Parts: sequence; structure tokens; C-alpha cells
Amino acid sequence: MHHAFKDRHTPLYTQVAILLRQRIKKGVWKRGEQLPVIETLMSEFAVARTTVRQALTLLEDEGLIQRSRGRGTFVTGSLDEPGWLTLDTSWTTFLRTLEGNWSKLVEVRDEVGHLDLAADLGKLAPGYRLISRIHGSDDKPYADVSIHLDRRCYKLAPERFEAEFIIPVMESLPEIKITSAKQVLTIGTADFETAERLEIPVNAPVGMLRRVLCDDSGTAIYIGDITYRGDLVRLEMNINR
Amino acid sequence: MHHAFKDRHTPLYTQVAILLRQRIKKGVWKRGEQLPVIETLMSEFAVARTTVRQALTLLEDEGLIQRSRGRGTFVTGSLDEPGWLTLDTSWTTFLRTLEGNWSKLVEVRDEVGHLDLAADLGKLAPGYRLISRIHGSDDKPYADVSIHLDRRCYKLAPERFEAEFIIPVMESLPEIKITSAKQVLTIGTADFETAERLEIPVNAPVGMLRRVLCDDSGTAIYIGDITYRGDLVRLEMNINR
DNA sequence: AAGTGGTCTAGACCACTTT
DNA sequence: AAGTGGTCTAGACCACTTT
Repeated sequence: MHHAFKDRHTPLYTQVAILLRQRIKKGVWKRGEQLPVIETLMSEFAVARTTVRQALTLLEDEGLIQRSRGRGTFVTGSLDEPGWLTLDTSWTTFLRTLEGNWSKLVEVRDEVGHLDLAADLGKLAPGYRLISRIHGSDDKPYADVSIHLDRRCYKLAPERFEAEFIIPVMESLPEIKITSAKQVLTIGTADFETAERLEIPVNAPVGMLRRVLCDDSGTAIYIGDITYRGDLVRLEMNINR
Repeated sequence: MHHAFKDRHTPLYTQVAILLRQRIKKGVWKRGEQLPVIETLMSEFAVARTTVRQALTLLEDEGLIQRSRGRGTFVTGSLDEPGWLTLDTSWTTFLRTLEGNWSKLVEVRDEVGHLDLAADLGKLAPGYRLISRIHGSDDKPYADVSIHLDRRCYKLAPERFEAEFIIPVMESLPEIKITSAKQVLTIGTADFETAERLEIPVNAPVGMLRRVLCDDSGTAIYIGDITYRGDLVRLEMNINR
């Protein structure tokens, strides 16, 4: 038998993962419960073992399930989040985080000065558009954001880039293809300007994240410098063995 | 032809990864250079495509290489590190980090009070041994460490656990099997005691890491609360797409 | 002994980039 | 058109846990 998935553009394992994620969200398998064994999932979806395993790997990276040899696969996470801001190491959860948050434009201008970028993160584009914003949820600001966006990308949809979240806009434009996404988190304290924007005391602890997205040529088309309120950030990691 | 790897206990793809890692370290392929294509690696090592790819995935997670469809696989990282403390999301780099660092024992005692542990991180063991230490490199302390070690593990080699780094000792004991490793990083400020131990001002920004290792039964056999000097921590992440 | 996830093979074909 | 990494299959067998 051949599988019943129709979308021929997204990989099969991604589609299987989406389906499984929905079921966990709907409570078909609750936290602590065991998922059907691989053989069962294989025959239900009519796909090969590898494909099921690739899908499960995605969910495991998101912290949603945990697999253990000889015992089975269990739901360990839930899809509704607590009061913490969770920094993401997986793209799907990252995009989901943006939902329900607001952002306020602070400044937009062409970048003139020099921009420093570690060589292993990417090559600099010829010119950037600087977009500064405050991000918040409910009535509280949580991040002070400055994004350098490759001017060639910016010109594809200037109004949208100034009004919406940058990354979803990039994803929606077929001309833009993000091939690598890296970020580096360091810890510091709030200077006067940031403190005021985030409504925290000067010198309060903050998380400083540099996020760099590159296209296929290795050019850094998006360089984001994001300062988070220290009391709201939380980063979960699975250590892969 | 059959592959030439002799160790039948570690997975083939791990052995291939070790070999490739060594070559990058020796400079056989330098930063920016292209690795041989998959087909070549397959025939050189006499393994299947899947196996090569699994090995490359390990290196990619470590930030050592970058793959891009249609173009090839390139060395993007190096194996000697800068002055930053790099928090790890991969087990092999994590173990490598310990080399060359020192640690000083502060306190060892049985834990009596209650220990809080989020349910999704693991179940509590019946009793713990508390081991407190300062870790440093050169002459500077960089982390204030408190580890709760399952007393049953501790009893297997009490002297070693008090003298050496905990995790390598655990790895060396065949009775102990770590099946999951998770950590959560939050940001805060140094209290008086920590400030003194880390030789930083009170209220200086710090990274607070809770690391939990579980055995196959889901019991948290190691609960580490580690406070890092904020100015030394740096966390790199690849966002998987 | 039975159940369950992990490893591995050989080979086909696809998506994307470079020549 | 040729080169390169990604996806997918079908099936064998292994390592580990539970019954």
C-alpha cells in the first residue's frame, strides 16, 4: 500500500510529525502515556520505519516525547506553555512562539556604520536596513530587538517588513530562502536605554541573543540583536548522546 | 565489501564520526573546505549512505560542518575554542569541555531537605548526596556547582565522586546508565555567597543552569545546579529547520 | 520469550546547485 | 547535463527492557 499524504512538496516525515503533534495537542496521547510502537505507526501511515523515526526525532527535539529502547515512546511535554519565554532550538516551536505577541516599532533606517559579524556566522551583505522594535506579551515588554535586514530582501516588501514580524514575512516570500539559522546567547546587564524600554532597572540582568540567518550563498541576510529581560528567559536543551 | 571497524559495541556511525572529527582536527579538511561527497565516504568506509549521514549529523550538531543540498558539505567550525565558556548541547563536546579545568571541593553532605524537581525532568531518588564545588580554569573560578547525586550511585565509588569530575566517573561505572540528559538555563544575579565564591560583585549577572540526568527508569540520578559567571557564558545553537 | 526502539544495508529517486 | 545532499523503501538484525 502507498501512503495517503497528498502534499508532495513537504517531506513525508514532516507531514507525519505534524499529524502526531496535532494528536498530542488534542490529547489523544496525554503526558506520560505511551505512543503506539513504531511498527503500528508504520502500518497506520503506510510509511517506512525510517520515515516514522525521522518524524519522532522532530518531536523529540522539541521536547514533546522521549524514546527509550526496549521500553517505548512516551509523551513528556505539553503544547501549552507556562509564563516563561522559551528560547527555541527548533524552527517549528520558534515560529509558534510569535503567535499572540505584540511588537512596537521604535526606529527604521538604513545602516551606515560598520557591522561586526563573526566569520563563522556568515558573510556580510552589501547593505542593511535596520529595524528596531520592542516585543511584548500582554502589557509587558520582554525584548528589545534590533534587526539588520539585507536591503535586497527589505526592498521586496518594505511595508510588510515594517508592520509584521520579520521572519514570517521572510518565510512567505518565495525569493528568500533561509538555509541556515544560528544563534548565540550571552548574559549581560541592561544599559540605560534598554532598561527604559524593557521597564527594568539599569544593570538588571539580561539575555543577549544574536540570531543570524543565512541564505544559500552564506550571506547573512538577517542579523538580529535581541535583548531579553533576564527574569523572563529560559532555555531548555536536550543533550544529545 | 564489509567495513573495517572493529569495535562492535559503539555504533558504526559514531566510529565514522570520530574518524572524521579527527581528520578535521588534524587539518586534513580545513575551515571553509569541502568534505568528500557522500558516495566517496560511503565507499572509503564501506558503509551505507544512512550511516555516513548519521555520522555527518553528529558533526553538524556540534557546529563543525554545514551541509547544503546540491552544493556539498563544508567545514565551518574548528576544534580549538576561544576564551568563552561554551555551554553544550551535544554530549561529546560537553565531555571535552571538562579537560584542562580544575575544581575545588566546598562541601559534601547527605541531603536532608526537600528537593524541587519539575515533573517532566524526572522522578526523585530516595536519597541524595550533595556535593558542592567551585570550578575554574587557570586561576579564575567560573562556576559555583551543587550536585545532588543519587545516594545509590554515590556509594559505588564515594572517594572518586569526591575527588573527580562527577559525570566522567558516572560514565566509567558500568552499573550507571544515563539515558536522558536535559538542562535548563535561566538568568539571574549573584547572591552574597555565590558572588564571593566566583569573585564577582553581588548582583552581578549570572547564568543558572539546572542539569538533570536520568537513568532508564526515569529517576533523576544527577541534579546539578550550576551558577556561571555571566561574563563567561556563551551558548551557541543551531536552529534545526 | 516477547516487546520495543536503534542500527544498518542496498538501492531508487528527488530537489537543488553548479557546470 | 552533471554533481551533490535529502528523502524514502523494504527488510534484516541488534540491544535493551519487560513479561
